[in-house]
Amino acid sequence: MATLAQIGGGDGRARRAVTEDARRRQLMDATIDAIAELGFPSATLSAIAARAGVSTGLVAFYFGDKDGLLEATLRHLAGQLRQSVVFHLSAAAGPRARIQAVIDANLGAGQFDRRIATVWLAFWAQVTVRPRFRRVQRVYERRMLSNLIHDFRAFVGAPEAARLAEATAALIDGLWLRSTLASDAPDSAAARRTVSAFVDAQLALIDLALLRKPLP
Amino acid sequence: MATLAQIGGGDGRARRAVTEDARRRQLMDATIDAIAELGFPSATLSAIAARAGVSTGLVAFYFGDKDGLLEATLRHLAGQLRQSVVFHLSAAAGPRARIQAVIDANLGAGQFDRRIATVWLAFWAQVTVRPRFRRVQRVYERRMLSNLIHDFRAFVGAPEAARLAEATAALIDGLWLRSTLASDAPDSAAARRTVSAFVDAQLALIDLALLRKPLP
DNA sequence: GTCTTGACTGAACGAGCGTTCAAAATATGC
DNA sequence: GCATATTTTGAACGCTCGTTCAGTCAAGAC
Repeated sequence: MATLAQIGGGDGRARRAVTEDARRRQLMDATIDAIAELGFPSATLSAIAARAGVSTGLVAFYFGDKDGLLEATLRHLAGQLRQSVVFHLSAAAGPRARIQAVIDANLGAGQFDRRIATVWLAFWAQVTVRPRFRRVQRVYERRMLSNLIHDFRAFVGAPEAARLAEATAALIDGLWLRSTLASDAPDSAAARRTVSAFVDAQLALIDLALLRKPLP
Repeated sequence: MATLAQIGGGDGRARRAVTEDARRRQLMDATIDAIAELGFPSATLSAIAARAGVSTGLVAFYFGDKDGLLEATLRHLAGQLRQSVVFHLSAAAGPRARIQAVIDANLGAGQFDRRIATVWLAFWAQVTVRPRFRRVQRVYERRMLSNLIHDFRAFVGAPEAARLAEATAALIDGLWLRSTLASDAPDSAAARRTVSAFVDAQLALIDLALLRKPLP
């Protein structure tokens, strides 16, 4: 099984390749829709298949089983976030700008989309119980942290950088969580401003402490 | 098995009352165990009943149906948290101490217990999709915020107090979320220290700004 | 055209879900 | 110790789940 059909060089085919990726995307999109609308427990294969306009059997063809589809969907979401981080980082000059890039990527419009955010949360809730999901989560958690630690090191020593990075990461995740759960439309830009102000305030205090130390 | 009836007072009835509460608690505890161990979707009535050592039919007798049991369990958890907040606040003198009380209650050992934390997260994930849960969540969200806003008002003006309160609340929730999802044992005391340091830093900056304003 | 091959369907299947309720067990009143 | 009231059981029910797979369909190959 698995297929993945010839990106055919040489002779004939290449018949699909494009179509296969498209189908997989289509099924993962339908999964996201179903989870967002119905919640994780009610996102059944028939609900997903109906949203994708295909039969339930097709899931087995492309993903093996339901679990395979779920994991692929989670990895798809994680991949999109990762790309966003990379993109923002590539345009950042200097450590403060790199910190901002992490903030902007993780609190960007993409992550505040109701559909997407709901699904992330549904997956998070499964992490404790599903080793397959846990692995993805661990990568997410560590990447944000190590990015932040690295850039805070430009301003302070290692232990303080770690503490600042943890607080910043927590602030990002907390704002995201509260926005996602809130009833009123979440404000991506306001969230970014909040974290940005927090970082600036901390850096200002550090400057101050450095200037002060020689004095009384 | 079970029973342990009548602490019966004077005349007839009151035969249970105690026992009834005990049974309800027992079933809600079993629900928490089942969700923590198996995850929300797999926490079936038979899994719950088995953990409580009773038959599945009993749930209907005490809670009407599964949904009733779930909502009661969520409200039970919310009630415990509320009690903890009230307790910490009752011993707090002054606004800074009251802010600390909110921090300590929401990041206390009780909220870091793996069993409890996992279940909170499972419920949060259902909030988007279940109006019954949403109501409980809204109360939680607003109470923490209004407590914090009220106490920050002792230090700054209303708009700044709102901003500080939102950041503090997000930091609390974010630290809780990341600790709950992290693989290594979460550290309740360290989380409280982080938020406490954040609040102190913000208040220090405010003092500084007030002192500075007259100058250049 | 016919043949071949891969994509896709949809019904059948067994398992397990939540709910229901008649019957059983237990506790209380007299 | 019998009659009554309350609590608890557990099997039956209808339903829906995810998986499976024989079969249909359409698109190149020849």
